[in-house]
Amino acid sequence: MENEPNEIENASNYSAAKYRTPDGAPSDIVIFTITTRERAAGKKALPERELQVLLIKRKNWPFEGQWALPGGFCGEEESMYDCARRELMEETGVADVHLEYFNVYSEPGRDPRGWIISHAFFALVHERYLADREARDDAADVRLFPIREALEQKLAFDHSRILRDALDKIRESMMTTTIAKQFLPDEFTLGELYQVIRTVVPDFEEQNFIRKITSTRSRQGILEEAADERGERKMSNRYSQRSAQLYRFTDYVPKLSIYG
Amino acid sequence: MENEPNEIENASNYSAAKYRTPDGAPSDIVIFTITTRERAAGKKALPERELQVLLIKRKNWPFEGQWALPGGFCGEEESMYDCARRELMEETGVADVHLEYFNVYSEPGRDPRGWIISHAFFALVHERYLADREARDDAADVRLFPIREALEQKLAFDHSRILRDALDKIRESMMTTTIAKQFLPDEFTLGELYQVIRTVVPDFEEQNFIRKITSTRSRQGILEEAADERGERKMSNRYSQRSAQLYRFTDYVPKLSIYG
DNA sequence: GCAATAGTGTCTCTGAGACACTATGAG
DNA sequence: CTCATAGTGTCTCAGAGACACTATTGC
Repeated sequence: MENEPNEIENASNYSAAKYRTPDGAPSDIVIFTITTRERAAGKKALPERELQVLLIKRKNWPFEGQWALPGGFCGEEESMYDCARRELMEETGVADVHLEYFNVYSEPGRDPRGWIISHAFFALVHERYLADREARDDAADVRLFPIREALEQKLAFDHSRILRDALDKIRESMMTTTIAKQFLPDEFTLGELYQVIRTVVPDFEEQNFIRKITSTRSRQGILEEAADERGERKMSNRYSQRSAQLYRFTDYVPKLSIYG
Repeated sequence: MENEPNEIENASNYSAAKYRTPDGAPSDIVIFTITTRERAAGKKALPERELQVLLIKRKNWPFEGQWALPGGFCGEEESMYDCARRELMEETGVADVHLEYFNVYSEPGRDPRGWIISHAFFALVHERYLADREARDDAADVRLFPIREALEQKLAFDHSRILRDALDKIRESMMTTTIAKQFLPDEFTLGELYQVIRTVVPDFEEQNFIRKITSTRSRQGILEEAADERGERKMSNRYSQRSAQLYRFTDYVPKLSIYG
């Protein structure tokens, strides 16, 4: 119950303007992608992967010239999620990617322009969607930064804090949900999956990764072997001489518990 | 980067008032508690527990007379979290309880008073903190509802949706974090813990709960046996003739993973 | 004895964890 | 032959899952 306007009794005499109201409610979006780079032309080896984040160089006051997260003000006719999706479309030209709200930033003084409450989302975008953009745009104003570089910079507003929080969040999600699929083709080898997980969560080390993922009944549910129309198991030798089983994610959502 | 005010170049000519701005940014709080009721005076048995949520009957337009979540408008000089904490204090008189932000609600038209973006928190409050209040207040205006009853009602605004989301969220948190401790004394028996979990997540059934919690090395870390100054293990026979080992939560935060 | 909670005994089967070993096939 | 990836063999130990059984003690 919003209870400050206590004296108000009906619509006719209600006016929100009696109170100080926010000067804006933007959304800011931490756009993550994983870039891949072949290690040698024609060589069969897994590519090098790197987690990157998209930043924009500000043109205007405040923080003019500094790098910032993409975002923009929400309009009255849209929800915050719609706003984020619109901004994402404007910045990257992509729709239908994983876009998730994770926190609100409202510390007094966080924005010199006034009382501005920012709603932070993260987006997980496959690099194929960003390839066009890179060529199209002036690389001086919009570009991908390796996550380490982005963290070391002083970003505009409280965006360094937001980026840090977003990173913590996707690391947790990478281990507890199937968001890895956002960075993979529909069908992939277990080597690729392991590499994607490690790109986001470097601490994750599992010597017996293949053994566990293929043998554990409880974990098995999230993956299934890819097969062609005749039921033959599909293999790939793109990254190795010995061909590897291809897998795909199922729709199964595992339920985790600390109590067994 | 908030990029709509493109023409603006510095502080002196900047004015957020050029744009339509929100009419308010409140926080709404879903206050959960678990009530306990002894089954018979003097009888040694676990109490009956029930998950409850605190609602407030609205006095003013809009939704006058309907039940709603407690909450209130955020001021310019406070963060959204500060606002929620303040409102919680005003409604329940308690500080230092678990208070967690979980989502923003911004669908156009969600509030007849205008463009109002609500920030939803949930609070987990031990019933001992609410005991005074129940006696003090006019029970007609503020009261606890069993969760089932609250869900069946049509609440003000989109509060039914918010409540539903909050419930999903604490069910997930109950299984994946140690929030159960918010509803328990510092030292408790495993029977009590099991009962609290089941009160929030009725689907949780674990015949061998004690066996698993005491034997699994990986789960063991979250609990430790209570002991007195001399190192003797502390027991309780409050709920049974045979006395039971008391446990407490440790500070250990388990890391969950779907990949092993 | 009964009631209500708090455990333990005993079984089988599966998985975790370690680490060396084999498999593939182009260059 | 090598290299890089993709597995398998084999071992031990721990835990899961089931369910009957014992333990405690006021009434």
